[in-house]
Amino acid sequence: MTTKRMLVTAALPYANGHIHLGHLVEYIQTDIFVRFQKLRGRRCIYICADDTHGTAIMIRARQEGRPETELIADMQAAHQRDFAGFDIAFDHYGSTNAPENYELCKEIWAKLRHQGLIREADVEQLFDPVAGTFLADRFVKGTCPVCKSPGEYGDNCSKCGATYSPSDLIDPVSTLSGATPEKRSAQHLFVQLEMLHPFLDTWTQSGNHLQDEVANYLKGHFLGKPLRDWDVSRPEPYFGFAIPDSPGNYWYVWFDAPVGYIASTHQWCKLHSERLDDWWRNPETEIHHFIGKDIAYFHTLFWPGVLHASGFSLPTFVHIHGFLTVDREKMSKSKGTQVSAAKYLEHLDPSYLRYYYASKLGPRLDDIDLNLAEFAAKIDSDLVGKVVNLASRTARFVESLGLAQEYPHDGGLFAAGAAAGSKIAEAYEQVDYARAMRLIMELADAANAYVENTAPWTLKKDPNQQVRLQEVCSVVLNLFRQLCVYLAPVLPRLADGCGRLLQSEIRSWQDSQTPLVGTSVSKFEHLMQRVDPGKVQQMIEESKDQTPVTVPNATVPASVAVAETTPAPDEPLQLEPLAPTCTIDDFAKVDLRVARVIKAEEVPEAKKLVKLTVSLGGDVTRTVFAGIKAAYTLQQLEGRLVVIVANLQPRQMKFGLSEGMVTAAGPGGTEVFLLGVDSGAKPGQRVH
RNA sequence: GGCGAUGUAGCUCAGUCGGUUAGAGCAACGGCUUCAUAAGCCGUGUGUCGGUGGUUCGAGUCCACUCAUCGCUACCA
Repeated sequence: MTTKRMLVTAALPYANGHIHLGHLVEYIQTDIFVRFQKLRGRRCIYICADDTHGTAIMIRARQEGRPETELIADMQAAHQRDFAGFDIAFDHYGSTNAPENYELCKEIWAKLRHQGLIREADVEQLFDPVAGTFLADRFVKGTCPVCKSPGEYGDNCSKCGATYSPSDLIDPVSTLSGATPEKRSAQHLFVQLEMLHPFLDTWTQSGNHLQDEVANYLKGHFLGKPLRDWDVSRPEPYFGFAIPDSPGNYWYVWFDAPVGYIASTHQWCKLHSERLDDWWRNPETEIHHFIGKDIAYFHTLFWPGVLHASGFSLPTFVHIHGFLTVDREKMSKSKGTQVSAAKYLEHLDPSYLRYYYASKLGPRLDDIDLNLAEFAAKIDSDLVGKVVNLASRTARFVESLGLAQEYPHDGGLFAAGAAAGSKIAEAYEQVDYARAMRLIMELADAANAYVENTAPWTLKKDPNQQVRLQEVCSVVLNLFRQLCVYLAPVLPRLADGCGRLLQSEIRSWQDSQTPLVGTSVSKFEHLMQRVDPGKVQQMIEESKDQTPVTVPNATVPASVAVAETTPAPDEPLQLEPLAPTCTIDDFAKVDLRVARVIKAEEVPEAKKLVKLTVSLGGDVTRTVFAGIKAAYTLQQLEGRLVVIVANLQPRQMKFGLSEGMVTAAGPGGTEVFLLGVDSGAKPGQRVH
């Protein structure tokens, strides 16, 4: 049973950064899905837009000294250029900062109000008096209130994992201005998601709208208890839409972003004389969202809740994919593996990446790995060596003859390939592109074996075999064309090239079911080049440290900015910027003492902690818990001198009272480096 | 810390409802071929299916525990 219409979206890229290879997993995956549906004759549109609102955009525009609208316009142009370069063919690409979006937000908001889903409450939040804005978690840094690790963000601690609110941080600092934030209270508006709980239970757990593991995740983690209210407003200043019935408040970017799916569709409708209701309020329309697993919560709970409450259609399916790693590691700017779309296109053919991703993408949430060696090998072997080679080794023989008038006997090869079409289509339909590619390559193998067995190069030499030569080449070129049809959703350029070669455009999946006869054959030209490993290398090299992380704005004391060269983004100074200037008196408040570790004990239940008993000389001892379990053995610790913060307020921890802090450098985990003192120092001596 | 996953050949991955001797591609090795972009064809696999224990006539598959790896973590569980 197929519906009349199909609406497909990919997540809206945020206007604060450029598209990179990680983003492209999603846009390519979605594009393949849409192209497949269209090839199959479905009425299908691919809708996307730039996500433009929020504090980050406001701050960045301020730093760049220009209006937000200018910033987001530039970024949108860049995004659309990148997508076009990868043959990602949106039917419409809009922006969340559009009048259509504002109107829809108002409409949805009114419905939520009307149903009593909105409540108001005061929220105490940190406010940056210099930048004049409230501070989101990520814009506050300070010392973790639990483990006392410095330089942690306002939401949770990367060292001990504790979660807290920004106002719990010790000595919080605004990363925008370096100022000390103050607490301010402001009215916020909340969606009472719990009221939609019964609906969400049903929608997520039945009807097959989600991958199983996603449904399980939601059930196990969110749906087993009351759903939290969702804070959907932000006080001014904010770059976004003002909430009509709540002066001084704006919709949080995450409120209006998904509405952008509808708004962008609306824009498309206006351009094509279509009715929005046919696409968003009609059971004859399927809606498919493609997203990454990081934003699963919004698309599987909040968004369906909002759609339900405001009378729009619910997604037929939310397809969630994993992340991209490069050579098994998280993309890294310093290693050059965070490659921008634009940089890739300077060096390599977009078809390579489309095919490589297709060959790795399955229907599940697994992360996919871009293995650079495999990347080249796969393209060379599958596409150049197997598929394109079919044309390459036969087309020249029939340039003057064209294809046979009648499709010759081929031992059932074409028919078998045609029959495989339904399995391939099924794999595409299930977003199991990896399986589809495997099935297609099996056909390519069979076709190459046919070339081997019929040996057209031998036939060519025998004047009596010219008819047979034409027959054999007609078979091979038809098998090649069949493969191109199956690959067309992934490789539109190859399909076009095939159309030019055989002088018959590939328009439909059905083209795979009937052989082509009697057409002439164009002069053969290479349809795809082998991967030049040098270019891959060059792309990686040029991606290293391309964009230094934006340094906090100009209100940072000048002394901070004296470094001659900007440190690489992964370098320590960049990861943890210098704290604001403190006075000698400030420093004197911290009493650092030399201490000797007299006992180091295992804390079996603790993952990171070691219990240390340290001597400050004489019989003064302190018990200190230190998060260095992964970096030091007990033997290494016992007897050595360390530097401790001796006047730190004692902290009750899970395993006992910690009466100080051992000083160390490094990011944590196994990379912790205790401070030592040169020999001669005595326990109890103060560090000045 | 919480949660979600993953672990099968050198690499990337299939493996349905538990059912013979666990598969494919790539890589490697041997042979053939020379039309083709150093492409193609044929052949070659002694894998503690991460580990331990359990259920079963039978476990890669189900259960428990465990180790390792990865990811997510909202104004936050």
